[in-house]
Amino acid sequence: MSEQAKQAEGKASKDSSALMERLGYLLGQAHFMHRSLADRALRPLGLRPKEFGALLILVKEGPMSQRALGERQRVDRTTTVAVVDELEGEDLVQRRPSAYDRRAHELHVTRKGRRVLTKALDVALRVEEDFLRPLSSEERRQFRKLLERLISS
Amino acid sequence: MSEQAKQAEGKASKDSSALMERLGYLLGQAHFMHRSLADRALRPLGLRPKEFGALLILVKEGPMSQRALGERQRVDRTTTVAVVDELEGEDLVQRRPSAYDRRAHELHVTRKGRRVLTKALDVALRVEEDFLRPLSSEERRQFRKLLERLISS
DNA sequence: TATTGTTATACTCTATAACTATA
DNA sequence: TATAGTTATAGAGTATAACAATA
Repeated sequence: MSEQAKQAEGKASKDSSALMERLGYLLGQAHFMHRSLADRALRPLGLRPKEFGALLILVKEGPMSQRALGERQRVDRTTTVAVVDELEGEDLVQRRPSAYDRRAHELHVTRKGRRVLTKALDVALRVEEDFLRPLSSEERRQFRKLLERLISS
Repeated sequence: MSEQAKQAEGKASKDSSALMERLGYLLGQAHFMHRSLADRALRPLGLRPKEFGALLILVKEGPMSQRALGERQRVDRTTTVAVVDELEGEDLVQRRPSAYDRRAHELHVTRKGRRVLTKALDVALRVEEDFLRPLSSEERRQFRKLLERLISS
């Protein structure tokens, strides 16, 4: 078992104060902890985080090309191929020929895809709540707002 | 160039609101952005983030075994071997036989290591400031405090 | 010429397994 | 038996390069 996995289960020793003062460490640990929870919670649904994100974007924003999806997720187009392969393999998404550009595929979420996303979204929201538990409601809102501003600027 | 690298340079399209509401995405992007800045800033000093962290811990907390260092950093002992190999190869850290346990090494930071750390710490602080620029001083303190509570609990 | 999607390949990071030498 | 460190190896994740079809 990895050291980080141990810590995610609360078996870790106390944090080093030297590192606790470094923003990179704080961000890295927070990201790792949340992703560990999310990975475990989404696995029963057969979704990895990137696949969950892709499904979410396609449902919320409608059909789009792989290129467009990749831009939304900020991943390379070769990564998008793998993500879409997975989703199509589980019949959550279909590649359809684009009417406007015969090079491109239009990605459509299947009915099964929508059902799975509904469950996954539910799971994801519980994970977020779980992760944010140490904070009050007001602090949670604040934390999200600060994060959004940091990554939007 | 990767999509995330583009966005780190401000060339990205607007964020997807569907993802901006997901905590995992916010944490992942924040972590990635900060690490990109830190990687680039520390590279001229020949340090990767993990090596910087190791040096920092050893200087602030004194000599310790590789096992102890690994626990502090929350990485596997095989990862620690690689980190220490790097640091020793650049003469920033020395492995010395432990007086108490002949299996173990005691890790000592060299004079050069201290000099490099001083510079690296300076660089790291500037990166943090740069990353946190969108927030006011009070908000920066708040953000750190919230992060610390999230990962300490 | 440039772009969409694809494949093959490579790179980074980190872990697991097996080992040596101690404890 | 268990632990510190090491090596060899493997896996996840994601990128680069080269290519076919199309713009």
